[in-house]
Amino acid sequence: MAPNDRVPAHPDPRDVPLQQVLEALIEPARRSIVEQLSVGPSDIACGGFDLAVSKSTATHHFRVLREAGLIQQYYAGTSRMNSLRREEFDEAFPGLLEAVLWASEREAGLRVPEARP
Amino acid sequence: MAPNDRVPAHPDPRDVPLQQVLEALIEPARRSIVEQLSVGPSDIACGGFDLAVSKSTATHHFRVLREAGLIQQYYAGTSRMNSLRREEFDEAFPGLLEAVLWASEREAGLRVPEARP
DNA sequence: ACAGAAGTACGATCGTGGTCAAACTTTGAT
DNA sequence: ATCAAAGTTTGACCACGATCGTACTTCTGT
Repeated sequence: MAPNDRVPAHPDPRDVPLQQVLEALIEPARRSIVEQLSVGPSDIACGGFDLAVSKSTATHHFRVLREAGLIQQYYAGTSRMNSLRREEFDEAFPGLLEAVLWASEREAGLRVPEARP
Repeated sequence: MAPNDRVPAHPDPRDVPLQQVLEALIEPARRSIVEQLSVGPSDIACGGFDLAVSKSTATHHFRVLREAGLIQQYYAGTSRMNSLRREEFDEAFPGLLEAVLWASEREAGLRVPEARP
């Protein structure tokens, strides 16, 4: 059978403007999604995230992240699975995700995540 | 004589939330200011920037950057000088400015600014 | 075949932020 | 003293994005 075409095409992160990436990362709920993907299991269903928004809003956030080249989505049954496109994104925006995640973790824990020269 | 107190206090970048930093960097005009400061002379008057906005809007942008801990401001006559707080900011948000400036330069020139491992 | 689960699509609302013009302040020069 | 330059402040406007509810679609069990 043909691959499930319910999920639109994923752009190459190299083709995504910096502006769009920042707009994706500036929303706290979306940043939380990226953080959860970076520390938890590599594939998480939309419903498996800890988010304080409605389903329709969550759908919106996942789409913004996908179109920014940050996450990969595919269906498993009725569930839509999400994973971080870490390597591809890092090639297009070196250091950006690491810097954001580091700052985020520092803020969350009120401590320095790990020594940085 | 007492130091010119026309310029409000500058926050320590360590005390600025990541959210506020991203909000400062997401606006293209503000990012342009940071870019111009990162490549040009270290101190530039408000009027010395290449910006396509009115003076009052520019004032707004400079304030947002200052309150995000990104720039330092002081008066020289009627001119308000601006400089990038590179070291202090980098300590608080390691790699963030570099990543943003790198991506910005790559986009502007449609080429890779410099090799990155 | 049907019901429920998991998301999506579509409008509508609402807050926030970028923008400008106008009036004001401070400084330096004439 | 006065004037112009350089910013600031204030108030208003406006566009866009986050949010939600409702209706709809697609898949899995039973």
